[in-house]
Amino acid sequence: MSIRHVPCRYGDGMIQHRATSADDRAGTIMRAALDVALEAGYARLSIEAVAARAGVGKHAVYRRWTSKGLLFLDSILSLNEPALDYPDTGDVRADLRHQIHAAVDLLGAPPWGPLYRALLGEAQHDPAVAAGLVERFIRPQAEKTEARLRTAREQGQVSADFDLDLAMSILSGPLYFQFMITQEPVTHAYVDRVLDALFAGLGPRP
Amino acid sequence: MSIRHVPCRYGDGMIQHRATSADDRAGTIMRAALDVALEAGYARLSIEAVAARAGVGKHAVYRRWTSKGLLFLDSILSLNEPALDYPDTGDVRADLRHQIHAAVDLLGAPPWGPLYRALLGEAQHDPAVAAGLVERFIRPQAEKTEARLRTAREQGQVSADFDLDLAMSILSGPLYFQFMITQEPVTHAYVDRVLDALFAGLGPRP
DNA sequence: CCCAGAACGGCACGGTCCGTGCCGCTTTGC
DNA sequence: GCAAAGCGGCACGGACCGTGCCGTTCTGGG
Repeated sequence: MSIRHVPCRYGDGMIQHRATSADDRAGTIMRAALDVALEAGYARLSIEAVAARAGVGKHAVYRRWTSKGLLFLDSILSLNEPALDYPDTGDVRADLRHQIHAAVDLLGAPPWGPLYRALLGEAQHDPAVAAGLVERFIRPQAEKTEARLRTAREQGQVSADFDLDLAMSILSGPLYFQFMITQEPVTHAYVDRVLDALFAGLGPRP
Repeated sequence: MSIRHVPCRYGDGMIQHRATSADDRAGTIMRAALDVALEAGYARLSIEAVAARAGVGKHAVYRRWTSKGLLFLDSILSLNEPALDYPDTGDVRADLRHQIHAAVDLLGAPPWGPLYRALLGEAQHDPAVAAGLVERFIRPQAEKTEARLRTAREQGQVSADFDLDLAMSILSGPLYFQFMITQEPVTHAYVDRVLDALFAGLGPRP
C-alpha cells in the first residue's frame, strides 16, 4: 500500500513529499537530529551531521525541510505533541498547578529543557520557526488554558473581570522569563509562588 | 595622558586591554557592529563584516571579545545603559506604567526591538551572553522594580503579602512572552491591560 | 508486467565565515 | 630610546552551506 502526498504528517515545516508505509526516512532524520542535538548541543547541529548520522544524503533533508530550524521544530514536536492537557477536578488552582508542573517537568529540565531553550532561541532569529512554534504548540496550549479558566470563571473561582485573552501571557510569562532570561531552574516551588502571587494580585486587599 | 587596564569601560564581556584617551577602536567596533546588524540583520553579523566595516583587522576584534555574542551585548548596552529608571510620584501604578512604557518604546520596537530580540536569542545559545545580560541589565532593572514596589508596599499601595522577589518575573514576564514567543507588538495598551490584570489578581474579589 | 519518473546515496564544487598564524609598521610606556 | 605590545593586511586550513551531477533503486500508472 502506498500513500501519496502525506498531509503534513511531520508538521507544517515539512515540504510535502511522497511516502510509503515503509518510508521512515523523515522519522529517521528527525530522530538523528535529536540525537545529534542531545549529544553535541544545538550549536553543533548541522545538516551535514544530521544526514551523516541518519545515513542519508543531504538532499533527503533539504527536500523535506527548508531550514535547520524547521527540522528541529518538527523533531521536538514529534515527541511532545501529546500530553500537557488540563485536568478538571473542579479546583482551578489545583488543575493549573498540576498542568504547569507537568509542562515544567517536561520542557524545563534535561533532557528536553536545553533543547526547548535552543528552539526558543532559534525562533528569535527565524520567523518561520516562531510562527510554527506558536501555531502548533503555544496557541493550542493557550486555548486549553483559556478554556479551563473560562469554566472556572463561570464557577466563580476566578475574578469575573479577568481578561482571558491574557491568561497564557500572565500565567506562562513569568515562567518563560525565569527559563529564558534569568535561566535559573524552574522548580515546582517557583511555580507555586507565582500562582499564589497571581491569584492574590498586586493590589492591596481590604 | 594614558590609561592602563581600563576597568571594563565597555562591559564585562570585554577582555581587558590597554587603551589611551585617543583609543576609540572599541567604540568604533561596537558602532560598526550595530551598523551591520541594523542594515543586514543579526543573521549576517559576522566578525569579518564588523572588522571590515570598522576598518580594523579581525585581531582587533578577537583581542577584545571572545565571541560575537559578547561583542553584540556590549554594543547594545553601550547605547541603552542610561534611562529606564523609575519615577516616584507617589502613585505606584502610574510609575510602573510610565517606566514600562518607556522600556517598551525603547526595546520593543524598531530600530532596537529586532536587535534586542536577536540578543535574547543569542542568550539562549551562549551562557556567557545570558549571564552578562542578566548581570548588567536585567538584575539592575529588577532591583529598581523591587525597590519601587517596596516603597509602595510600605505605603499600602501594594498587597502586604506580595512576594517582592517575584516582581520582575511577574511584571516583565508577560511582556517578554508577548515579545519573544508570540512575537506580536507590545503596545502601551497591552502593557496597561497586563497591569490591570496583575493588580486585580486572578482570584475572585468579595 | 514494464517503464518513465522520482527519490535515493555519494561525491564534488564554490562560497562564506571561522579562528589563527605571520609580516612589517606604528604606538606605547618604562 | 628601546623593548613590548598593538596594529592592518594577508593567507591558511577547516567547518558547513546549498547546489549540482552521477549512477542506482524504488514507485506507481498504464
